[in-house]
Amino acid sequence: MNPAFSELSLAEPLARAVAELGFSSMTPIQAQAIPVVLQGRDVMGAAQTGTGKTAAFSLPLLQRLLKHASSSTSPARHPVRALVLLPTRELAVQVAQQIELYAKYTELRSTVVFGGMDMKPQTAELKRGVEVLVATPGRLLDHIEAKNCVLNQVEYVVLDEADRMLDIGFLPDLQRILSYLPKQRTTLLFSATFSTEIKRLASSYLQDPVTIEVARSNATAATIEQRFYRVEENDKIQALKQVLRERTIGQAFVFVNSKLGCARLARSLEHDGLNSTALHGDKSQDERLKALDSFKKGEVQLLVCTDVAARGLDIKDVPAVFNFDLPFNAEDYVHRIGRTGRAGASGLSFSFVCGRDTKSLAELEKLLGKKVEVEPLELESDRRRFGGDPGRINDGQRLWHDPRGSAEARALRPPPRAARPAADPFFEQPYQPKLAPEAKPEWEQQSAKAGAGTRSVSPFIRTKRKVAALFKAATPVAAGAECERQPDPEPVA
DNA sequence: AAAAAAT
Repeated sequence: MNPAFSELSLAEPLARAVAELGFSSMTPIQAQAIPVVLQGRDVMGAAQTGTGKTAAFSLPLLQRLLKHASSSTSPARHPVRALVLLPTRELAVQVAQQIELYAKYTELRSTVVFGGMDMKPQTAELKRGVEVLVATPGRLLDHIEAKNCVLNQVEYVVLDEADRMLDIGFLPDLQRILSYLPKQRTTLLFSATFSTEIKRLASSYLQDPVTIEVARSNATAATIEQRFYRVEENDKIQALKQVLRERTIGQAFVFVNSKLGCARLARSLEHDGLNSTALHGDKSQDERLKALDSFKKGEVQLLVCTDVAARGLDIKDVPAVFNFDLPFNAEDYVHRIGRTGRAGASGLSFSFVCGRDTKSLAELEKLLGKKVEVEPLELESDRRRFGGDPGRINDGQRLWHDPRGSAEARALRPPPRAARPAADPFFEQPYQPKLAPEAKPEWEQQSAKAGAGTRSVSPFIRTKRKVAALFKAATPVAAGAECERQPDPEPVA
């Protein structure tokens, strides 16, 4: 049994908040990290998903801010003393909310800044003065450069999801932010996954760090049952619906690798009457927050999402995670399935493996350090075709449906393309064969010789286009004016 | 083969 929070001799306002939140005994990462952070040491902390890393750094951090008065000589009453950086906006919101709860009975102020929202309210909060600032990198840089906040008094920096913060996409922004901070400070890095390369890189940002590793890093929570199904790319939607029905899954995250795929899947599921919503980076921030909120409240059953939701999001009692696509990075798999099985609860994960996932699967096996058993998944439509029992009823729902749809639906469907009249005669024109290579005009052969990236367009057409562009910019086209159709550009070789 | 983070 781990020690209780009450043994920590936290300052009264913190202890009160902790008691009110019903925290009793610490998790392993909390038991190990909190005393070390209380000593003011740099920390690299690794622990499985859903084991309370946020509290593991927030509580001792707040305790230290309370115990050690600001060394500030600045006239500002509330200089930023602690900075917490996160890789997604939703995660920034979540961590800020948690910190606010812990700091509820203290005088310490905190706020969160992130992109996609109006700068003004954030600026007002910053100007009011905060000791703890939670942020995503891009927007924080905006605020720094607009002089909305001054970070030269920062005593503590936390990189949550540290391996992501240190990866190539974030590193330039991160380095710029760190360049605004005092060299003399405490740095805390936390994540469920640390590759050996990232560990090495990370240690260059730490001074005499204490490494805390609860279980092996990259380990998945033992309470999550992981299944892998061999599914054809085109059968994935059907497979998803089938598993949802057969296992009577309640809420679930459904991870898709691309934003477009995510939007499409969500639309398809909604069309089929499944209660789902999409969360990805092409949505407005309002929509993103709304989608997450409705999932949190349980109004939505399926959160169809990209890796924007892979890390850190703490939503209680989500029973299952689907990897509709197997992630490219094995680390992301660990984070994705970590959305379930949180705080010791049990969880289920289903991953669809198709032909092109061989490489991702091998990466995953390497990271998990074990062979992954991929089971075949018998689809109901096949069962029916091969003489199964198509008439079974489950919760009033048929277990299979005719892939061609109902008779009514078929009648409504447009006839095949060939039977339709041409929508636009232009597209029905006979195919024009391209010039044989030896017949190519001299200019084209030259531009091909000139090297890759040169578009095969004659100098004549190029000039003509420039003039046309200038002309278009200068003269509005009169209504009904006749325009000569410009030839299409040659396809790039 | 992607996503995320600034507009």
